[in-house]
Amino acid sequence: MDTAAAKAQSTRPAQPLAEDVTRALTLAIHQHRIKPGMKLGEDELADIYGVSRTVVRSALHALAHLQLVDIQRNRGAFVAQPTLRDAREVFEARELLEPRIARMAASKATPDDIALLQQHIHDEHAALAEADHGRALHLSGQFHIEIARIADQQTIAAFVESLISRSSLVIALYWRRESALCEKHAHHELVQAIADGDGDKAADLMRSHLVDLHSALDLREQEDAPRSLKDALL
Amino acid sequence: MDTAAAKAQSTRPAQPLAEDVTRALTLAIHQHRIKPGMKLGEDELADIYGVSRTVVRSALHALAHLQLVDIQRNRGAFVAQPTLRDAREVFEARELLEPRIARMAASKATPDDIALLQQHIHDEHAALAEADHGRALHLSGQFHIEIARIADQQTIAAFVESLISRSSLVIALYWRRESALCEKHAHHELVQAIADGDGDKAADLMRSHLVDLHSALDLREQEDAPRSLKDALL
DNA sequence: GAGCGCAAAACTGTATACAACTTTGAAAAG
DNA sequence: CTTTTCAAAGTTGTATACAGTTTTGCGCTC
Repeated sequence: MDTAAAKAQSTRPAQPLAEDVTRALTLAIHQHRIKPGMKLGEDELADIYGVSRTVVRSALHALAHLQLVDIQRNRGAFVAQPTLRDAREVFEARELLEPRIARMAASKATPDDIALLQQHIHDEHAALAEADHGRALHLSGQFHIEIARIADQQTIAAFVESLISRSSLVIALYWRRESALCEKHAHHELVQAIADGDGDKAADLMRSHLVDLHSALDLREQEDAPRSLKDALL
Repeated sequence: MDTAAAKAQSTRPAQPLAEDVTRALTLAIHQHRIKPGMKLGEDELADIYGVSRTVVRSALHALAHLQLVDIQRNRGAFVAQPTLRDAREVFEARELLEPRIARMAASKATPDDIALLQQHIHDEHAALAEADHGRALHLSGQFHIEIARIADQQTIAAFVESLISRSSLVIALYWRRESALCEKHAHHELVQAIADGDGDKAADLMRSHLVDLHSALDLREQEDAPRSLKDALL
């Protein structure tokens, strides 16, 4: 039933391992199939994926380091709930890093890279057409990660990947329903600038794209998603 | 015999655990007590710290995520050996992030913060006076981390912390003996700018400090530390 | 004597077992 | 009826045991 479990049991006898669980959980979080605050019990996950708790623990710790889950000692693992402050910091950091990454990508992109980006956009539109918002959101993030890969700056790219993962949680918590989903043109224009090798334009487009995303969040104080029940009911 | 083992057995019966091993190993790497490329056997570390391999594995995976160690499947864990490219990227990223952090720190630092920074500088000089270069290097990194903490930007601060950790490995591999150790005035001037609330000056000083560090490395092609023996002997 | 191959040793990856802590529910005291 | 205490159940933290892979070293062949 589950993709990772099926893959582990069918196509590949038993070799790969724990990072499959990490990927499966990451994908589920990115696609909002499991929501912030949800408890991730070790036994439960071990049963679901058909592995031992050892493997699950390894995966959960990996996700904790990416700040996708929050592990509390002797309490367990929960899908992370970024605070308002976290949300602001994540987007501030993205606005600092990603325009520079876009500029670098514009100077290094090959025709194959451009084709890959366009394929991403196509897949994203297809997912939206099927109203599969979870998948569309995930692909949208992957688009940004792909640009970081093209920029060929592994170190900064790793940071960007971490930020985009957390952005998924931020969007799950603070997205304004009133605002439309990402305007579809933004990514397309960005690819065009990168294809043209216009670094300045790519950086500007990336910056404004992120500002648009940022402003589509509701980051006012006192949200409807209190950090803990204590905060809400005291 | 070992600090962590002694601590676990004496002051605290048995509670905290695994992240103590992580800290002990991190410190040892920062202080160049264990060098890039060194094998970190699980059984060996388990014996040294008096814990089980489970705990050691958890610590090694945590360090792997910080890119301080390199884990190869079925081969084991080794202290990471950043490539020339990694070294360049780490310092480029620091030159991007830290000046901004310094500017923020200048606008938020309290008198207590300033005192703490001055204490750090004092400890660093003391370590240098004792010719304890490992400890001096570690404290020098902690100084930068402390500034990130003062800037009160957790997200970027976490990135900076990761970069500084890796810088320690870069320095171990690529430091030019000819160049003097960090000029002692750099940190002091920086603290003064932060104390004065002069963000522009703090950012400039941080930038030039990092450029100095960067230029004290020997990042020419073909180093004396080949990535693998194959590369060296073929 | 040099080179190939196989087997044993060593180590890592995974699973299971046990211990410690947290939570929860009920029973007893006020 | 409310509150407190305590015990049992459930969950996580750690240790140990087993399986699979890599490495090493000896012996055999040429």
